[in-house]
Amino acid sequence: MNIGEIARRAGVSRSTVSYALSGKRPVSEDTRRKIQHVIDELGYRPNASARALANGRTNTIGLVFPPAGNHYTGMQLDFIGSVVEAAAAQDYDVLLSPSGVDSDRSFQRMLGERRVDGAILMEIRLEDDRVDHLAALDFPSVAIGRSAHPEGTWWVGLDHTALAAACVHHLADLGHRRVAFVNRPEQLLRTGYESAHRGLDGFTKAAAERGLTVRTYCCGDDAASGQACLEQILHDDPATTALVTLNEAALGGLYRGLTQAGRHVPRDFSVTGVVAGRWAETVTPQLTAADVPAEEMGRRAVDLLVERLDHPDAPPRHHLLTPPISLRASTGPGPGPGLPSSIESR
Amino acid sequence: MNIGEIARRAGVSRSTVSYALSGKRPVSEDTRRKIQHVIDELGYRPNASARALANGRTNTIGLVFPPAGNHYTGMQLDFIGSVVEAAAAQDYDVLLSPSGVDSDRSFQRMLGERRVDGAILMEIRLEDDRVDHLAALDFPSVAIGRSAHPEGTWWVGLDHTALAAACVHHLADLGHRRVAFVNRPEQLLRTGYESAHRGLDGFTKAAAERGLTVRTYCCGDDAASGQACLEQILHDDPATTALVTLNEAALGGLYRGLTQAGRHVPRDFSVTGVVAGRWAETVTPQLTAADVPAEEMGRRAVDLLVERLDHPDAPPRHHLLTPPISLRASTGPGPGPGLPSSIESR
DNA sequence: CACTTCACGCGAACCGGTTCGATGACCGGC
DNA sequence: GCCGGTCATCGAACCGGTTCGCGTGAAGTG
Repeated sequence: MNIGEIARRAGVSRSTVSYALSGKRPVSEDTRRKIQHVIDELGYRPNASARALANGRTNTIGLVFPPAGNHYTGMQLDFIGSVVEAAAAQDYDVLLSPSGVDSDRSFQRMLGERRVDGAILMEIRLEDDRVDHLAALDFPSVAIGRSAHPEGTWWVGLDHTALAAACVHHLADLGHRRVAFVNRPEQLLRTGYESAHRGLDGFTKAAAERGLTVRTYCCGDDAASGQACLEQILHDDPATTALVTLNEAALGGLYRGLTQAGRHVPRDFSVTGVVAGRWAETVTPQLTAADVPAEEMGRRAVDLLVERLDHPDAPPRHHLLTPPISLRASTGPGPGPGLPSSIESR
Repeated sequence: MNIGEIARRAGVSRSTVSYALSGKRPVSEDTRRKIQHVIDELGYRPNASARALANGRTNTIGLVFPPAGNHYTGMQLDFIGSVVEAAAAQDYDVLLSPSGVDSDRSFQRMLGERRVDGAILMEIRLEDDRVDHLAALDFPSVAIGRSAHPEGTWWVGLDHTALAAACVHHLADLGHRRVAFVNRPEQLLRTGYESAHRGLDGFTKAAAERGLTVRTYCCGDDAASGQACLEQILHDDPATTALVTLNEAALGGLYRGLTQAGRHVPRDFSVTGVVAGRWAETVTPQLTAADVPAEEMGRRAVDLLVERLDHPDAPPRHHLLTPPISLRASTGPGPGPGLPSSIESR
């Protein structure tokens, strides 16, 4: 059931069948019908490997994301889902590679063995050897996230700095003066994860600007860690009245910790941060937060990649998104109106 | 940078390079070193398409899961993650196909074009044309889930009937008499999703056995639907004191609904069901539930598939799992001790 | 020293497509 | 009636590996 078989049964040559299928050269209506008939009858589909070998394109894109280690977050799920769907819409398949660094076996397989035409990278670090490696190879790729030096590369990212700052301003406007920041796990911060770094940065700067008293924490990606983290926060400074988090997996645990400490959200304590919308709506009270538009980001990444594949010489493009804060129910007035930072900060 | 280039530089023939790499025929230590040296120097990796074409194996497995539609559940995420990792451990890549039925373009691409050596199917329906199709083709595949007639096929599944029944017995033992069942969305039930059907079945039978008064509901896969569903439950029968759910995405909404109705969990109302452990621990109070061992299931599915690929004539195997109920904090005593069903049920 | 044995390496064919140059049939124009 | 030009089709080469059968030189044997 290969192209030769089809050609034989249709009484034509292999090349004619190929042209009939691809339309790259004219084929008479008559023979086209004959060929199509045989194909339908036998349910023939051209072999992907042979085709890829011949024309150098696999019609597959690679999706590179770090190994679960322990957990994936809901946001990662949303990215994966949206990338797969957007790719399918453009007739691309998606090959998954659980690689954190460019020396991973899986990463090498995907690229070195030319299994994919291009790649989408997730969980970008500020200094990311995968990004550098691909750039050096001039291998078509798009990052979901933005490294320290994104110039000249393709990416779609979130303005974590601005987002975290927006959360701070929101809380400061409500009169909160002592605010905690709950980051992703320390190991991620240490290895330079973009969102963890830029988020922390934006938080710190904005807090300084508003003269807030802050403490920052790293927290494991699970409910138990979130609960423990919250206990630590209240232990370190019982006067804390609000927190900003990037860690959606810990959110349930943070809430539980607050409940157990007898703090009512939002009456006694405000919670906000940057998380995927559907997770923000799962908790009670629903989280006032900057909703990560994971679906849009995945789709845009695929679109950029396909554009880059179709136009190898196109200049680099990117999208930097800054979704607004969705007001829900987890933030409320703080102890008092904000004071000029010059007074409060000394 | 192909095998011919390596051969030229090492001063040997292409076949010798191939044998040196595969070890399928002896190569002298001397030439092997020469070849390896050239390969290391050039960073050569054999082209996957060419290799697949020549020996008929892609070293890729397909993971078939239904399109997101609106949402993926956390459980699906866990499956995907564990499958990818288990596959990577066995040096297989994973190709994602968002296909619900065998006529999907993506499904056809994967199989018809021979992009994968075998497939893992998720979200099985009782009558599943994908399963039937693959069985008819004798295409190596493993289902995560069990269709109505699983004899002679390979699968790893959860005993949803027993699990739902266990939840009922747990509640009945606590003295609950009026219990609601919150299923996955109606559309899934209608199209014959295994878990929705078998779960409903197990619930209904066990409830009848224990003489409970029950109502069953379908509920969308999101928090808002969960909240609405709970309101409906209390509206239909305010005396309801417990519920069993298969719908982890709705869980947060169910809890919220209870809170807003002034019912305290577990004092006034008990909640249990079948969900992934990490989600059960996210909500407050933590959910007493049968934890879906998604990680184990994904791993086992890959192991089965690889076994089947390595031994094409091996007899069908399967794993039916029945994880125990993890006692957490969401269930408590009902209105009174259970009465003999003969009395209660009339 | 001639004869087998063996280890090693080579060349050619093959996997199933795509693509290029060539060929032949048919057409209209002069 | 011959010529130039289309149009449809064919054959062969190629993509980059794998694999089979065979040849060759060195080592072992009587």
